[in-house]
Amino acid sequence: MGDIHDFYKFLFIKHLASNLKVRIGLNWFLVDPKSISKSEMKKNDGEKRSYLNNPKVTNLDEKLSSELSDLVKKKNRNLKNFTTKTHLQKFVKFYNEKIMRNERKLWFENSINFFCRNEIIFLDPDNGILKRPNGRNSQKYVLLDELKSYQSKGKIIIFTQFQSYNKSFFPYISEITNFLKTNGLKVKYPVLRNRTSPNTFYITIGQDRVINNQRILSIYKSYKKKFEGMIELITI
DNA sequence: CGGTACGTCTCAGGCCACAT
DNA sequence: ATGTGGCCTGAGACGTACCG
Repeated sequence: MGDIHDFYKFLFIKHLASNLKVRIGLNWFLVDPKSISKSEMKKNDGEKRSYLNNPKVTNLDEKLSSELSDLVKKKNRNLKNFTTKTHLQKFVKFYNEKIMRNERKLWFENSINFFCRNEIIFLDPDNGILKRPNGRNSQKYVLLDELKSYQSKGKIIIFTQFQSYNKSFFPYISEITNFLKTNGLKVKYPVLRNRTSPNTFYITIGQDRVINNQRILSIYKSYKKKFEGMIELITI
């Protein structure tokens, strides 16, 4: 953890949380690499850290940068330690439970209880939404049923999606949002595009609360404005 | 796909020695 | 004093490899 995508993610959550004056729930879909495959263990995730030497990036948020810089040392990469000490505590409620292969349902139910007081939940599955259910490697995806379940509990859900490696972003994102809509999910916000490499997208599943929605929309717009060039809003 | 990292190339500017 | 050519330097353009 602590790579460029985490930086972007926290930047966004912090902006949203501080403008709304709420804490946002973060479910990071922690997976034990051992439980997937041997090749998974060798992948050495999260080593894209050279951004920490780039003042253009780090100047965007000094505090965040310096905290993430501490994680360059591997021995400091202790999740519980990080989440209890970080200044992000004020903005984020961290759900640090790992997904165990046979206990996904339980893990998910626990997350609902854990976030009972948080209206907004940010989901960070490695691979985005799983469009073909019952695939072998669902651990790294968010499942349609989970989104539905959060939505029915009145939550606003924001989840991450990586770019496609062979389609350009607009048709790709349209496809995904259509898929969500046809499955009864309310996609009524623009999709946030983070122009890192690879691009990541934040897709929001909303509710029908009009006043709240307008507020959030205007925060999205101010976010884009604040980080001009790095962030785009895609309206489908 | 859409970005980063990194090497190579080009060209303008600064500097200076030297000639006019 | 003023002009000329040589040389170094650094910013920016460009190409390639690489990555999730």
